[in-house]
Amino acid sequence: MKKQHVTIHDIARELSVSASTVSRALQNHPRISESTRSAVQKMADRYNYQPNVVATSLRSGKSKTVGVIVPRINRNFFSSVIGGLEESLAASGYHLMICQTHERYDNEAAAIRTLINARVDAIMLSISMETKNKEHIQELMDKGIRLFFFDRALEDIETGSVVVDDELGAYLNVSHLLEQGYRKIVHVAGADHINIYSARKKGYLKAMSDGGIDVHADWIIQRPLIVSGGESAFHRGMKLPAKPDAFFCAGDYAALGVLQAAKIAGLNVPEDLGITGFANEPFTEFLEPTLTTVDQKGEEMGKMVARMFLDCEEGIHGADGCENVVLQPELIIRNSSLLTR
Amino acid sequence: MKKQHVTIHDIARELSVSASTVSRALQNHPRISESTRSAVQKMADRYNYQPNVVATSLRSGKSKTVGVIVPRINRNFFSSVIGGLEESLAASGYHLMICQTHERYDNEAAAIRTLINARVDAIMLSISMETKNKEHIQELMDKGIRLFFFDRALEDIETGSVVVDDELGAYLNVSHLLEQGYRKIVHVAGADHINIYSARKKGYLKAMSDGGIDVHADWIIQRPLIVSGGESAFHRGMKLPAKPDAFFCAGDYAALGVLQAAKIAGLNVPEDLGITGFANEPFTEFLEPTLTTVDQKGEEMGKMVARMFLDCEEGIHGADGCENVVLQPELIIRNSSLLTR
DNA sequence: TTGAAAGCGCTAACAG
DNA sequence: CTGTTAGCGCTTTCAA
Repeated sequence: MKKQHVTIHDIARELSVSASTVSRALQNHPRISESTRSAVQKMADRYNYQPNVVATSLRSGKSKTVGVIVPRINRNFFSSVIGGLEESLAASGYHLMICQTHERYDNEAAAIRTLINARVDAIMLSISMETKNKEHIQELMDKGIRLFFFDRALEDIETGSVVVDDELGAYLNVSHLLEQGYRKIVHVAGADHINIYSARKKGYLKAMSDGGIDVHADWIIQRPLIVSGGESAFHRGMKLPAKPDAFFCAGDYAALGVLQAAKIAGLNVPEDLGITGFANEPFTEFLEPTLTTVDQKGEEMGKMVARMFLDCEEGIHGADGCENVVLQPELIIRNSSLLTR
Repeated sequence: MKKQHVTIHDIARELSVSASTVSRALQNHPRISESTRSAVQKMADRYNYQPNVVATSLRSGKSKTVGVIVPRINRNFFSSVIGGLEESLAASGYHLMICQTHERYDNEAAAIRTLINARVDAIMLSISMETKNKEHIQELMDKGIRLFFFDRALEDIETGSVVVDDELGAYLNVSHLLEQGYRKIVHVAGADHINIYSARKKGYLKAMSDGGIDVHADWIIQRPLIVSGGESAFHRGMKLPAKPDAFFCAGDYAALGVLQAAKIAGLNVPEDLGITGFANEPFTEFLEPTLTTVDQKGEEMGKMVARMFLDCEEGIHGADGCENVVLQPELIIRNSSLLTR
């Protein structure tokens, strides 16, 4: 009972014309008579003809599909980016093929392989924590598949990217703490080889230096940016000779860990201890106190990458797909760092 | 400088054999000599041959791709489901093509169209709020493309589905409130035509009835399940002749709205007012007090749908792709409803 | 303005 | 065991 897919040949046969005529009519080719054009159109509608994009892809070598590789889909920031990407690309008839790396290099390499095989027109990549080299990316370049980085990029690869200015975000964040009167500000840092975390550290150092504060090496505590990492960092920090009066965490979950540990230790936030995070995870606005953090503009980032790709796909002048866009992050000031009201 | 994609013909030419021999060698066809097999394999490795899946799809009529349609990617529950789906399907060599409806029927119909054109092997669908009819689905059935519902399903469509037992979840939730001594429990309900919301209401009614409590019609307050909906429901509820002592909300955001409004009104939660939600959004465990809610097993759901599809794809006995799996939800008891400790 | 034919890369039936 | 051939559905010369 299942009607098979209708092809241009079915329509051609029905109208006693050739398949090429149908093809031309359907794409409004200039050299086709209006009468046949409308006849074909009518028949196509009647049979509810849907072109087989697989065939079109094979013929044209373009799949109208874009591959997206993220550490995890189920992370607010990444799903926001994907949401933005999808919205923009769908409007131009592109599809999304999605892979997760779970922060593993092997998965990332496999995903790239997979997406090459699927003949995607471009790959949007946010590299995994484990990724340190770029061998797996070389092949993309060789095959002429466009690559765009978002959020987490590898250095010295000449390709398009959209990131937020993590250094600025951290700078604004820490400057705000200084403005509030905090002085001994500890930084809970992420892994150094990831560009975003080293940038956040840089922003922290710059703000402190601009504020005339000497940062001891042990004020920077590197931990996994999860709740337990934050807790651990809190306890480590509280053992320092000069007790910190604030924690700037490179991630919101770590900030949450610090907050919880601080409460258990009987400290009042923000009076006894200021705490700020980074990422603007949805939960941060519901904490008590609400958490000061930095918004990374996920959806905007997705839309921007999409735009970049579409621009060079459509041959917009000047678009070579190698721009490096830096979005302005937004400091969201909330109660966890607000002394002066 | 870009190396083109290597095809079996390139390898065939290099080895002076035919393309079909290469094809057979590569898929370990039984009737092929070991010597040519290994020679082909070696050459394929050397050239880093990657089969063109587009060509394979065209030939076989199967794309090894599954379409996923959700209201929004950027919603914790849905991205969890997608995460689970991706993990299971990737392991079997399937890809995911993702569309969002933003809760609009038109977008849903367009997405289905798109995915049919892309010749996906199946579609996993969680219907939009607006969707009330099933015309757009009919075509899928006609074309023999498998359809699976997850979480939000349309009634009387004979196809596979995985949902959580929303009625049970609500029943457990409300029974727990009753056990804690709450009696006048108001239900903040969602739109009635969505199966999950009507099921939650049913569970509420059943629990109340089993608890020997008469539910007044005005104890059920239908609102959009967002923060402002919860606030509005709180104020409405508090104006009832018999003041409620608890709110069971069909969604966590609505519960958050109730919680915030209750705090502003000077009520203590859970002492003066019990509050429970539904969905186990990540923020619920960080609220003060932490929110009692129901976990919907998103990732598990994704894996289950994937399994269902893979089973009938692989022709596992008894798998016809029309099972209706109902997962057990899990009541997460937290402080917003816990009087007896 | 239209048709015939070739080919995108792969596989499978058929024939040696 | 291997080669030849045809065809998946579409587009695009080339020729009429």
